[in-house]
Amino acid sequence: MLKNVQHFHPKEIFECGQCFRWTPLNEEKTKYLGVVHGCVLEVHLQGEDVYLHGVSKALFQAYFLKYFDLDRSYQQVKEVLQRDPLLKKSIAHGEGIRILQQDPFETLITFILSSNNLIPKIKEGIKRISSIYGEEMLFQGEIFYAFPTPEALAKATEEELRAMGLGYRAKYIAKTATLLKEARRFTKEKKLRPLTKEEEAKCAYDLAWIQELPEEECLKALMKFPGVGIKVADCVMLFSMGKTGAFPVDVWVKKAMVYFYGAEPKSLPKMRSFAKEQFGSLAGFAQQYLFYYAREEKIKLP
DNA sequence: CGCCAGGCGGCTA
DNA sequence: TAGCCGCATGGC
Repeated sequence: MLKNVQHFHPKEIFECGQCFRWTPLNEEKTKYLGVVHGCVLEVHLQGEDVYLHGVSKALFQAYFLKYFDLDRSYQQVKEVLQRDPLLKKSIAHGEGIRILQQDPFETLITFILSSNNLIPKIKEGIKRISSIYGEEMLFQGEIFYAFPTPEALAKATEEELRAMGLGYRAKYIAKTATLLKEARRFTKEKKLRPLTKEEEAKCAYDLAWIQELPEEECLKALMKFPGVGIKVADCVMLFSMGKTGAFPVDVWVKKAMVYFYGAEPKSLPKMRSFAKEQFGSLAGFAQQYLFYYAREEKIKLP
């Protein structure tokens, strides 16, 4: 149990577009079930307290503390962002939003799948991928499937993935999983023997290495994966690599930027650079508040 | 039927 | 570098 937790609402955390493996268990959406990090767990908000089921204290300390971003002062984040009067409404609407620190590989594959796709279909695709290539888990008598490792997913052919309804993204996912499998392999072997130039080049796809790069280089490195453009790279950086200055611009954020800031509707790159200038290292939080407001309120542009 | 969805890759000027 | 088009799929 986490006592007296502020800035934490399951509905807002899990419905603000950053994750796809949490499902509501009650009508009020205070209780969710999630598949994360090879675990199945429940999160339940009761009054001021948050209850986690299915996770030991040790695992909570070792992984979920960071996953739920519990070391961060959201009070402070909001105080700074609220200096922009145009953001106040969105922040008030999503008081309980937090940015999860998810697994980079899962986030990368998930957001490749997200391009020009629908949220229910993304969820279904991830579930299918996991049920074929992921490890089986038992939770309260029910079977769940963890998201696969790069090695497991690299076994999938483009045709197999296409047959799962992933569309033209199947090729990107198969290729990306293979790139990551090789990157991990050669990164390990590097400690044992000198690598050839070709092998060395493959290490540049290792996500653990990419994650440590400064934001601009990190973005460029991610965009080398097939099916990854600026939007997907921004999502991976923000939702799994702790790059809080990232500002993914999708259709909903675009609507919010036009609606609140009078942005030019067609220029996505300009919205992105404006927001990064305006919000700095807190741009990612601003993005989440704006996304959630726009989608919940179904903002329509004239 | 046409339109669209948390875009991207490829081509053109 | 900006602007356009095709792309798999399925719901409306």
